[in-house]
Amino acid sequence: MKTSDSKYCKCLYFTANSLARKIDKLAQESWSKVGLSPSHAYLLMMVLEEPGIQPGFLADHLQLQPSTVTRLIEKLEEKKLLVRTTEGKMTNVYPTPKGKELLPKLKECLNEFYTRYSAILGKEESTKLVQTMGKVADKLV
Amino acid sequence: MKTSDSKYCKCLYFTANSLARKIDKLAQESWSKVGLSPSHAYLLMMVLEEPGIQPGFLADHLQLQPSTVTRLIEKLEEKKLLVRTTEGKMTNVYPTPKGKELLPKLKECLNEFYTRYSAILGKEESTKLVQTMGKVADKLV
DNA sequence: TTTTAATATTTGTATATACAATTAATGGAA
DNA sequence: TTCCATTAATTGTATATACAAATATTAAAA
Repeated sequence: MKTSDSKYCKCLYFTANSLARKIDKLAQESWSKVGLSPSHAYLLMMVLEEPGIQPGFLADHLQLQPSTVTRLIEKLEEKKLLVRTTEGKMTNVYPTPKGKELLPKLKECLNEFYTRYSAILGKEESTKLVQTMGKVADKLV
Repeated sequence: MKTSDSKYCKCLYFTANSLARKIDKLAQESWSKVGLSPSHAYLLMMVLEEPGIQPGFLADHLQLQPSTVTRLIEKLEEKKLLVRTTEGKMTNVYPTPKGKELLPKLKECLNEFYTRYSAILGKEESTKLVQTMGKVADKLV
């Protein structure tokens, strides 16, 4: 059934969640090649871009709770894709060699994801949508 | 941090999820009075509107997996807000008296939610947003 | 009529996420 | 210098959600 045929198609809660789940599914498919969920993949990409980055910074930029970030890191550590070092109250997160090797594939996934959704939605349309949603999210802090 | 200040503010996955989580939070607050999560509340409202409704229908309209709907119903059954009767392979879901009593409060919550988000986003703006997101979700089936 | 395919729902299991409490460390005030 | 408040991160626990498999029933085909 289409989202707009639902009883609750006019409700913001409903529509936003429905959309997010569909996008999530598309993203999951795009990143399945590297065996990571989109969130794990984005976190790993941030660490690859800024080795030594701190969990709090990751939480800010991924807009996730610190505890969630800890859990994501744990999993990526289990997979030997990154490591944590703790000095004082600070923690630094670094990619492992195995994690670094993954970078090209991660970029491919990101590209595929972008290609897929812009093929469906149109490039301009999707850029616009992202902007709109971003603005709205900002207001809702 | 604002969503649009994030490293990933231009990514559809990121923005859609960030937005959905913020809306979800607002919705949770709005429905906390009745002690239900938004999903549970919407399901209950559908049952109140169409007593005897079937899980498959609920899944379609809430755009959730059948298994998820089963779990939501289970919880509402525990809370004595609705009951299931099974005939053959079909299941019918009915509100209990306690569930029916809740209707006015549920409507209040829905109203509060609407009032709150349209106060922040503007009535027209939010209506437009819902439409846009609905259309996009339709394309992403 | 018997067998097979399709359908509706539920279970088992896994996951991402959050909140609240906890731990540990730092920096400022007494 | 010692104590307290703030900060960074983690842990315990709970939740909504999904997927895949199982169950049970109905409809269709042989």
